[in-house]
Amino acid sequence: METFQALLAQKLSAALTAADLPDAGEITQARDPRFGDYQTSAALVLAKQRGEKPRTVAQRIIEKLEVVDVCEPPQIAGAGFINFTLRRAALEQKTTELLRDERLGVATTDAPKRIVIDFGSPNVAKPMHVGHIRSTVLGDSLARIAEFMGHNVVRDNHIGDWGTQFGMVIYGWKNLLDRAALEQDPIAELVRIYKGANEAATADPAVRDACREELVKLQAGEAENFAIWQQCTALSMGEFERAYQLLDIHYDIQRGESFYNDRLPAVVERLCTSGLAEKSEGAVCVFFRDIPDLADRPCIIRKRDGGYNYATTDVATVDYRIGDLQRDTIWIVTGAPQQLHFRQIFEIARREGRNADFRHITHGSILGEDRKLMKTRSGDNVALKDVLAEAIVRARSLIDEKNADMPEAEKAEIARIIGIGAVKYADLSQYRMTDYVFSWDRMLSLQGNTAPYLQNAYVRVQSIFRKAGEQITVPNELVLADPGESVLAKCLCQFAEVVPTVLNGFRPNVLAAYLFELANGFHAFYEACPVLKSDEPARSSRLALCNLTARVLQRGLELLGIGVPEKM
RNA sequence: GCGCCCAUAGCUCAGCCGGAUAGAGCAACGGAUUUCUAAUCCGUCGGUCGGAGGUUCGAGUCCUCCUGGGCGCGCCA
Repeated sequence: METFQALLAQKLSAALTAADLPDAGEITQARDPRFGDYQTSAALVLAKQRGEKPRTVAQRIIEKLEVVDVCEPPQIAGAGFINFTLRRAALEQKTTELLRDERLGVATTDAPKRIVIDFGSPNVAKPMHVGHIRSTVLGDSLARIAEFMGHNVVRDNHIGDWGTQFGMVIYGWKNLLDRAALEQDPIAELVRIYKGANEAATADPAVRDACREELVKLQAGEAENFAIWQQCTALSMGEFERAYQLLDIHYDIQRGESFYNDRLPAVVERLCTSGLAEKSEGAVCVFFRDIPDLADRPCIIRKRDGGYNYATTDVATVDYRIGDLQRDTIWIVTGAPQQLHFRQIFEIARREGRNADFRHITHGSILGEDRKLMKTRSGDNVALKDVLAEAIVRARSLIDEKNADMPEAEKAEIARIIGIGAVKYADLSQYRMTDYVFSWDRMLSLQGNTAPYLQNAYVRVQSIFRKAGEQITVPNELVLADPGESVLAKCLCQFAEVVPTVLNGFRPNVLAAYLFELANGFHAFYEACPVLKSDEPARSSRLALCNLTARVLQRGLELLGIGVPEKM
């Protein structure tokens, strides 16, 4: 099935050829109803290229446009725009097709990629905090969308399970550990001993040396320290898993940093042999002297003390993803501060002749009401599990307020769907680079661009179907007589145009904005067009529109990783 | 010092390749409801798009400079 946009683009292209003009311009959705449904500025572009008058060029194009089966005669407007207004019959037909299409009109890509998406990446022995929401939720959504588009996707959790912090953790484990506390809340106890060791090391050089010694032993594979490390990792993974379950996040593989340990020496050796890396001040570095703004920013791949760092690991990770996983596309979803690092890593890969498509997908931060990085009053990171728990509690109290007689188990499940959905949507509905202010009241509001608002639109549809009973038949053809119907139908047809564009700039917020608009359109339709009380053929058509609306909302929210309740 | 990101309505934010008179939501104000769940809808008010130049038919969008914020820059990740 083709979208109107694609259809008109083909027809425009054909018209340009027929008019002996080069292919130019695109079809876009009209941004204002006065300009019809679709528009193109092709004539403006061509007029500029050829030094002709835009409206004259537009006239030449229009004469060759064969769109009578899709839209009303195209209009020239403004400086030389060509506007298209869909014919009702075409809209009715397309909407009917949509009704029978599992994919709601969304085409699969004709250039499937083998993608690995690296997102989330929590650290062992540290609690997950609000800061992990962005990468986790964004990466998950991009994975869902890429998969839906027909790409082959591997979701990889690049866990921070190796590094210098383990010197302190192990020192703390041996000297400060409270077993009872560890049983009670493992991560809290790990954090406590880490902090304790850190403070001690800062105050006492002997402790600092001891921590370093523990690290060296761990890295050398010494049995006791290795066992401690394994326990820490296992405890942390348990905690991560609980969060992922709540969030409905799934990984295909979880290759932590430690996975790459035994590959690191070979990486350095290879880079030295090929001449890409060289010794400098005792360390082994890769220089980028031919790139002006990287000229004085070498990438260290082996420290002076012979140890490896995260740059080494990341080079090995690229090797693994391209070599072992056979990926041609690598998406890394992390915060913006790591841009320089990944630029260097990708540049090294290019210099080694790797021709995968590397993307560092960055994002901004979550801020508190004070517009600074979100922290607790004591200045600590806000624990993710606390945020999720509070989201559910707050959603629950809304349900209690609005729907008190609902059974207990149902309330609990709906509270989870709404609470978690609200947190995710607050994140995804914003452009990923924007730092946004975390606000419970705003994200759980039933008004405005929020998950509950969208979920509520879905619930209203379901309510109609429950009331209607089971005698619902899918009509063979729709009748869209009321403006409320056609506006909604047009919006439904645009789902297939919007979804593919999300991956352009990795912007789930574009999908969120679309779903909001759809919910708006539905609510307007709902007000203006009675469904069950209307006569045929309107009744069937309206039921069909309701069905499509629910399916698009459900699918769209699912692509954002958000669920829908049947009641709320 | 160098580099990256950000600055749009009172508040929170959209605005992908430059396209028509810059859009939402919240807040404020005014309407609609004995409902297919008003957890909603309709309307009004509100902007020198941080500043100054430039590129062109056209700039919130691209270029240069400036201001103000965030972040990063050799042995943490």
